[in-house]
Amino acid sequence: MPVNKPVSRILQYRNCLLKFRSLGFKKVFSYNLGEEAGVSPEQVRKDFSTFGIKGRKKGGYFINELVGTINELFNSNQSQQIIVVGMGNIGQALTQYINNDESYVRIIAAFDINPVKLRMKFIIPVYPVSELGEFVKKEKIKIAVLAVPDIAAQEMCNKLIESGIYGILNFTPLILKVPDNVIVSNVNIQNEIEELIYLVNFKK
Amino acid sequence: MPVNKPVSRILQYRNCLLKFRSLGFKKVFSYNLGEEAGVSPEQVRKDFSTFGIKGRKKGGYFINELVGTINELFNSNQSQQIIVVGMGNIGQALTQYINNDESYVRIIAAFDINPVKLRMKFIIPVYPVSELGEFVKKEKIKIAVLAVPDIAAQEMCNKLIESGIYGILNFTPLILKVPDNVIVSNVNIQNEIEELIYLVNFKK
DNA sequence: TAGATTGTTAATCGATTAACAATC
DNA sequence: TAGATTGTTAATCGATTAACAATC
Repeated sequence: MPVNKPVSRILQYRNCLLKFRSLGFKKVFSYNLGEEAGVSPEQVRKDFSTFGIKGRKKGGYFINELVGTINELFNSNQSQQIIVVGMGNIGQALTQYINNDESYVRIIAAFDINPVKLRMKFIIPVYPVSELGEFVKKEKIKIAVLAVPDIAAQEMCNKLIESGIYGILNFTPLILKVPDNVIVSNVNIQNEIEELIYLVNFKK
Repeated sequence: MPVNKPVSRILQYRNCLLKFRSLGFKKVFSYNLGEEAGVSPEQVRKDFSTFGIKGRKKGGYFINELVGTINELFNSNQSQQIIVVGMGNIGQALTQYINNDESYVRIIAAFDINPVKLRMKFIIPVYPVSELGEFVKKEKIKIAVLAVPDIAAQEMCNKLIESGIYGILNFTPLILKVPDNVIVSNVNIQNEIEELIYLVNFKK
């Protein structure tokens, strides 16, 4: 559920550019990127225009240059540190998943209310929720992954915001109530599957 | 990335209704649902209208009735069987996650090209990809979760479609090329996080 | 130069919101 | 009845697409 379409498409373009580069290409045209990203060439150019990205008339875009520009735009050169709250099934899986690949994003700590989790061994340290505020302030964390049980979602969300978090990747099925300056991105896999089932069975 | 907004909102409304019901409520008004789902009351009524769902003027909607209607609409009373392709980190995690809760959806089998995976013990049987077509036909599977390495994504996607799959929940970062009658829903957690980081750091 | 591609403005399309009649 | 809420039609808004001048 992309919060901002041009932003999410720019990230998609970067994925495509990396793929093109790995295939040995040096430059691309808007229709190459459009094809690969599943959008029209006009959309690609429009998005670039939105972000002030320039190509060369007739010459397309140099892949290296373009990737660099996007990385600068997203500050992707310096690694980004985030945390996860809730070390159940999803919390654990996401931590592995995100910290496993060669991305700029790192989950550097987890928080849980369950004392059992604190004693367990994970690939990142797990702290009690009571230490959340202090940690977020000290490490200047801005983004958190929320993977707690439904019943605790809104309460933990409030605690995150109190602690200084401004962006939440919400894996609970609830729509969180947050102030305007906080951004929430919802990932609801259950609903995605049910939607697919519906569309496949009942629509064209 | 919801493929169809009214559909995904209807599913969100159902989540909200279940929450209301668990709190002891018997009926709701469009503004209750809107508040809980994070949309306007007009949006709620419009969506209901799209799906032919009727309330009672001045009387709102009975929760039990409404949940029943939505379940019928989505065929959610009979359990839905799907498969997962790729039993790496995400594949395993998703399988646990989806099969763990009290949902209507079940992942009934996994497929992998890695012979090591075939010998491992999971909560569902794991078969070689060579048996995909036969299995899909025999069990009349329509939906698959794609969780293979990037490099294998498009190829495995093609194989799924050949085998008779019409809906794909795509966890790879690639945009898959599929015919018009196949529906793909993309879940790109990496991009979601980067988008959050961008929006938090650079926008309002 | 001719042809191809960019970047941007204008037109179109679709989705959301506002308005309001129906009615309980 | 008066007030509140639904259901739908019309108006608005925003996003996508089309068109095209600039230019390499």
